[in-house]
Amino acid sequence: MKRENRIYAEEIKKLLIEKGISPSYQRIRIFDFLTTNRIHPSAEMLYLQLIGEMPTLSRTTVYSTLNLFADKGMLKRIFIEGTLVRFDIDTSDHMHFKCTKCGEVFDIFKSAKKLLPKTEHKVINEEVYLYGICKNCK
Amino acid sequence: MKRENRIYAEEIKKLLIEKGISPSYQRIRIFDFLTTNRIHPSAEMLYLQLIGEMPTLSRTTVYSTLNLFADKGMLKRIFIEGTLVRFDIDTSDHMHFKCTKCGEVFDIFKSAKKLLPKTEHKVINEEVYLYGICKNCK
DNA sequence: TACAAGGTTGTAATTATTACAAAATGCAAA
DNA sequence: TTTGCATTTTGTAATAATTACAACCTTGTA
Ligand SMILES: [Mn+2]
Ligand SMILES: [Mn+2]
Ligand SMILES: [Zn+2]
Ligand SMILES: [Zn+2]
Repeated sequence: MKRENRIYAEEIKKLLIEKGISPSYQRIRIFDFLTTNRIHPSAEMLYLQLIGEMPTLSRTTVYSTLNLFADKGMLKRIFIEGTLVRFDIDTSDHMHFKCTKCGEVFDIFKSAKKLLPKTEHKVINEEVYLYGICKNCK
Repeated sequence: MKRENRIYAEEIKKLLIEKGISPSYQRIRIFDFLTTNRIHPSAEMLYLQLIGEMPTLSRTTVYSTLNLFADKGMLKRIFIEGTLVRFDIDTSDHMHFKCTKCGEVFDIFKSAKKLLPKTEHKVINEEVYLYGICKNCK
């Protein structure tokens, strides 16, 4: 496990460098969390998870790292909560479902692009949010 | 115009009473604005529009009225801005398009319901947001 | 006229996020 | 090695949208 992690960290390091991002410890750990835990976390959720193992981590680092990744196209911002921003490591076209009972966010891997109608406007980006009761809660 | 307005106000009054809402002057004016100007305003946008003609209006009244209307099912909250809440007097199923150039929000009157896929979850509510360049800006 | 219920107002508090400057870190030249 | 510089991290302060709250107004009724 430890060895695996170290190898994995090397891969993340390579990937960050490719994107022109210097691979600091904090950035690697944040990226690692996002790939390992596909929970579409907010900055605060991520901070609370990591602070246990990284006692000096600051919220500012989490926010700035997430924004950096998003601006480099490595993350997607999703707004399924209404106001608060959550982040998705999977930048492919897909929809999201949020259970209003347990709060969990699920991926729905169907491209909305093909389903949605043509309009007189030029559509560049599409976001589809579904709400209801998840398979576990019903 | 003046006479029309007065008649119109009476209709709004009736409608509010039907919904169990006492038809105060502020509530009538806010409802009037929402039906007359279909711009999906935020609380702040609405406040700035009305404060000119209603100098004593407070933001708190705007927020609480919009929330009251929304909770009674007379308005829909829409989150096309990411961070800030906008309100839609049209509670029917339809999608929204936001122009990233001029900022205007357009309705797209196609029911998403029929287009979107079935899932293993029970979907109760659906929101579709499209972003791009509007017909006026391109 | 007096009272009670509900509505409005202004201010303070809260929440999520960004701005900013000081401290820490990493790296490369001397 | 040390020194110096650029970058990153950190903590705190500022901002923006929204909600909480208490005092003040209105309105309808006895
Ligand atoms: Mn996703
Ligand atoms: Mn609409
Ligand atoms: Zn659930
Ligand atoms: Zn436009």
